Amino acid sequence: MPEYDNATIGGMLDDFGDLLEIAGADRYRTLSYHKAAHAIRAWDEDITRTAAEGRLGEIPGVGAKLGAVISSIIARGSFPEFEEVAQSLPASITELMRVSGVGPKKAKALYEERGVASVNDLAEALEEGRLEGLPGFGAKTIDNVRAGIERYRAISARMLLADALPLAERLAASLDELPVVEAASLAGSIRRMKETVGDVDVLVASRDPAAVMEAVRLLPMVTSVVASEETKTSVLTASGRQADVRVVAPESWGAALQYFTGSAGHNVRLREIAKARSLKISEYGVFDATGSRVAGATEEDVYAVLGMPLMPPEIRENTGEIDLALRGELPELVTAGDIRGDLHSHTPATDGKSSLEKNRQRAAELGYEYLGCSDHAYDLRMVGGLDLSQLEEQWDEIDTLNALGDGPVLLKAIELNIDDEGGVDYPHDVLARFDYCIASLHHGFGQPREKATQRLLRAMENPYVDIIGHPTGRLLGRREPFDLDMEAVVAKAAETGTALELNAHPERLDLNDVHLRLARKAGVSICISTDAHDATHFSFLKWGVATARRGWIGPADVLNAQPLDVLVARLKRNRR
DNA sequence: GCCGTTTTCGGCCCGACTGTTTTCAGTCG
Repeated sequence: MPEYDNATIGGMLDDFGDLLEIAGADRYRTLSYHKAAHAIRAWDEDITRTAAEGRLGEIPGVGAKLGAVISSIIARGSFPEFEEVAQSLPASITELMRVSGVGPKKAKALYEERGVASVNDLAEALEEGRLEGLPGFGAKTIDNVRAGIERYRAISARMLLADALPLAERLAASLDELPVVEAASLAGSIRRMKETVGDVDVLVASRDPAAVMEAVRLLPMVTSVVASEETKTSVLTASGRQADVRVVAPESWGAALQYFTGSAGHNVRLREIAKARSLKISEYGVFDATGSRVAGATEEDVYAVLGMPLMPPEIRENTGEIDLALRGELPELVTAGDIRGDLHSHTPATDGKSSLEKNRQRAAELGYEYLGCSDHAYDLRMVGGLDLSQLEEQWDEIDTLNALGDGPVLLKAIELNIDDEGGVDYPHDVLARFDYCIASLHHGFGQPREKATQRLLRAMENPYVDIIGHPTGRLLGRREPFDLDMEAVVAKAAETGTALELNAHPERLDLNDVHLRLARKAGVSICISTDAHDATHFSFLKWGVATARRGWIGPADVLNAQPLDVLVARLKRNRR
C-alpha cells in the first residue's frame, strides 16, 4: 500500500469537498471537508499514526464521519462516499473550479451540457465555440473564463518568495512615496512570508483612489495593465507576475490590512470570535451591535478589540495561534537581529565560490560572532569532498585567520554525507577533531520511507553528528522531499540532543513550518543556516528567519542565536 | 459534517461584484 501523508489526505478531502459542491451537496457539509483538510495539513503528527492510535478525533474539524473517511483512505486509498459521487461525476471536474469565474454550478453545467471535464477540455470547447447558448455563459462570462484559464495556467507555477518579495516591496515603496498615499503595505500570502506565492497583493490607504490607480498604471516596473477599476488595479510586472493594488479609506486601513493579509481560515476564526461577542468584523472595520465602528484604523486596534495582541503575519494560518493569543500566550518569535552567526558555509575547497577569508569578511560585516566552515566531506566525490590532508590544510588556514583576533571566530565544521546504512565519511577519531559536524542526505531520493528514515536515525545515533542538514532534501518546484517519518526524526533528535537545520536557501526552506512546530514542541534545537556557497548567500538568512517564525520558533530554540560559549555547550558532543 | 462563553440542535463569516436575473444566483477574496 502507498503511504498517505497529511498533505495527500488533505488534498483528497479538498478535492472531494469540491466534488460534493458540484454535486449540489449542502454547503456546510462541503465546508466541513475543506476545514478538515486544512487542519490535517497543519497537523504536525503523521496522520497514519494518529489514525492507528485512534486519535483522529483530536484533529479540529474531524468527527466520527471524517474519521471513518480518513481511516478508509489509509486502509484502501478511497472511501465509499467518494466512490458513490464519482459514479455520476468524474473527479477531474474539480479542476474547473480553479478557473476564476467558474464555480460549482458552472462546472456542473459545463460537464453535463457540454461534456467538459478538465481545464484543457474547457479551453478546447472555448476555441471551438461550443459554449454558445449554454445558460449562464453570455459573451462576457465567456471572455472572463478565457482570461481565467490563462491566469490559472500562469499561477499554477508558483513563484519563490525570494523572487517575488523584492519586486513587491519596491512596488509598495514606490506607492508609499506618493503624496496622496497615507500608507502602503504588502498583504496576502507574501506578507505572511509563505515559501511560494501565486500573486502579489498590495494595499494602499488614501483619500484619492483615482490618483493612486493612475499612478499604479504608470509605474515603470509595470509592463501591462490587466484591469483597472475605481479602487483596484491589476498589473503585470517585469517578472510576468500579477500584482493587485487596492485602495481603502484611512479609517479602514487596519481592518483592510488584517482582512487582505488573511489567511482565509484565520479570518474566519476571528469573525466567529467577533460574532460571539456581538461584534461584526469586515474589511471596513469592527462594528458593534448598533453598527458603530469600534476599531479599524490600525491592525493593533482590530486585534485589541477582540482581546488579542497584534498577531505577527507569519503565524496567521489558523493553526492554533488565535487561541494562544486569546490566552496571552503567543510565542516570542525569532528575528534576524537575534542571529549571532552562520553554521553552514562552503569554500572553493569543495563546491563554494568564495574563499574562507571572503566568507569571514562578509560575516564580520554582518556583525556575526562566529562562522562555521562546513565544506563537504570525503564521500561526496562529485564536489571534491575533503580528505584528511585537505582538512588539515583548511584547519591551518582557520587557525591563522582566528589568530588575527578581530572578526568572527571561525569554527571547524564539516558537512558529512549520510550513506545508505546511515554511516558517515570519517571514523570517530577524525570526527572528534571538528568543532561540530553536520550530516546530510545527498542521494537516494526515491527511497521508501522506512529506509530513508532509518538513515537519518542511524546518523543521529553517531555521537559526533551534532546537526542534521536540510533534513527533507526538498527543492521547491524541482524536487520532492525524502519520504520521511518526521515524528520519528524529531523524536530521535530530541533523544540524542541533535539539532535540526532550517536551511535558509530560498529553494529549500527545509525544515518547513509544520516540521518546525513539531521540533519546537519536542524541544529540539534549530539552527538557521544559509548553506552559503558564495559570500553573497549569507543574505538568505531572512528567508530562514521568516520560515522559522512561521514555525513559531523563538530565539531560545535557535542554536545560532546563542553566544558562542552557550552554542558550544549546547552541541551534542559537549552535552554528554 | 462539525460542534458548544447563547446551543447536544440549529446554527455554521462577510461584503461586493457580475451578469442576463426581471429581483438575484453565482462567484470571489
